[in-house]
Amino acid sequence: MTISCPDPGGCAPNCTACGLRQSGAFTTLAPDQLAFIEHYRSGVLDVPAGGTLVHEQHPSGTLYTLYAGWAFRYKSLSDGRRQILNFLLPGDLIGLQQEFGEGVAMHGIDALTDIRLCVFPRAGLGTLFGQYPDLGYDVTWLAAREQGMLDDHLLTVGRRTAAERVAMLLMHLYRRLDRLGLAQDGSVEFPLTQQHIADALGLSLVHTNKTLRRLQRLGLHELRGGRLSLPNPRALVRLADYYDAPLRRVPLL
Amino acid sequence: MTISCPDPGGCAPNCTACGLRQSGAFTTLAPDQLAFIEHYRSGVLDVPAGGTLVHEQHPSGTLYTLYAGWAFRYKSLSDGRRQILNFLLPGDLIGLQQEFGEGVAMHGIDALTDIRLCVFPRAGLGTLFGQYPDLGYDVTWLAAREQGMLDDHLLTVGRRTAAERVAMLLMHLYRRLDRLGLAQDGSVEFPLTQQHIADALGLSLVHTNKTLRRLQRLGLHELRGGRLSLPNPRALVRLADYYDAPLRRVPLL
DNA sequence: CGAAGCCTTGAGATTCCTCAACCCAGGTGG
DNA sequence: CCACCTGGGTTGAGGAATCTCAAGGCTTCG
Repeated sequence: MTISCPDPGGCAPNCTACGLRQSGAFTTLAPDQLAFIEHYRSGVLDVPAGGTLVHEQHPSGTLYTLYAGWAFRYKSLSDGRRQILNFLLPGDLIGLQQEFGEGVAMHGIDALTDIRLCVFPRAGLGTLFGQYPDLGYDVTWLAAREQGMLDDHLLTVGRRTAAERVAMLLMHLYRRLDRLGLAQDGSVEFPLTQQHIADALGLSLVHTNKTLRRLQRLGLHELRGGRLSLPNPRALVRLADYYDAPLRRVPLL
Repeated sequence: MTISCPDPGGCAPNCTACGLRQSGAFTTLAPDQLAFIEHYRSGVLDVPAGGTLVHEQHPSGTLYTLYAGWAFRYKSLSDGRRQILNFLLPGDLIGLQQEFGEGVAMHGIDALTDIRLCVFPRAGLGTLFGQYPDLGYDVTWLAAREQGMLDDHLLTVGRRTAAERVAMLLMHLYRRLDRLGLAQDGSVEFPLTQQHIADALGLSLVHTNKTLRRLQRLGLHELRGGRLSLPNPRALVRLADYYDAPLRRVPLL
């Protein structure tokens, strides 16, 4: 992990010029709010693919906004069984997921690709709530939104069959990526291994593989060269009994 | 559902005298904060056991604090499969669980026992964040805490065996109730039917029954007359690989 | 007394898991 | 250049966990 900014284009000196913020997926902020956020941000952090951002059971007193790349949040049992809780994509706020202020993280966060994050010290959060209540509200809104995604995921893992779970996950990720403008020619980058998919869906690796192949043979998805495309999204939606509110602009810290 | 206050003792005229708040499970607030909350509260709502507080897919523009009784949050698939997302106990803040402000609830909430709630119109939330940033922070903290519980639950449903899931749920609920001072002589009220347990744990009713009986025969729990006792909590904790931070005082709106 | 809701149990079917191979591509060191 | 290793992905076979179907019991309530 390094705190640096090798790529000036990807790590603008001010949040006004933030590449993410201009993507159209996020709400716009008043200039003074932007200025505050820029001042609040204490730095930029890079974590290489496969690296760990937050260790399970270790102290973590920091908030991050994921600027680029994929990560995932997980919990494990002591015998090694692992459950992926959710996937983190650009724009996601990281660090609201537990009784914060405690210091002990109840989950781990690993980078799936090389990632870059904006770092916000937890100590400044009080100031944020005090001076910029609208931003405080946004933070709460983001927490509630993430909870909504967890709700969906819980329904998936608890009540959907293996095929439905896979369909759900593929649709869900595709939609989020598309919303961020990360879809090109009907396909998106897809850095997950089948083990990740299995751990996210509460399935074994082998069964995940077989389910994936089956859906592929049915023409419901194509997964090649680290890219995913969904030739028949309608069928996937039907299979998964997928329902989701239309995606909307979202606050960005 | 009625908006009334038949029981003056249970529904104090001011929040200072709130029975819940005095239980020792909650953080204390400054007098002006209390006064604001009391003013913000628009009324009291009773829902009988089995009633629905929030309909899946219906608009809901209200926040509640559960004052007394049990409720649960759930989502369903169109063929009727249901997943219980979490159980709501006195002190829990209700209504942060989705992209709020949207109006459409993505989950349902049913009362498990007769319940009483304090009602807070969503419109006042901006004022709360603006004038009492500490309360805004508390709201966010509560959202994060609930998310932590969802994380645990997801691990349970995704990666634990049936017996481990049951052990986990019983321990979890017992601890929360005990923290609220609702345990008497080593037992707590337990209004769940086996169908609720099954729907919470992602199991079938039949398998839930068999698992429950097995654990009972092993002396891990007793469930009679609507009360639950755990004669051997250690064994339950070991079985479930249960780990949880010690329960602490929690904000109360 | 009948009906409804919940709990219980058995039997057989199904899904999903574990174990065990094997393949393929990419990287590394001799 | 090649032998080897590693990290994925793929497949088959057998076993375990869980599900569905079916039936019956108990209690409560009208």
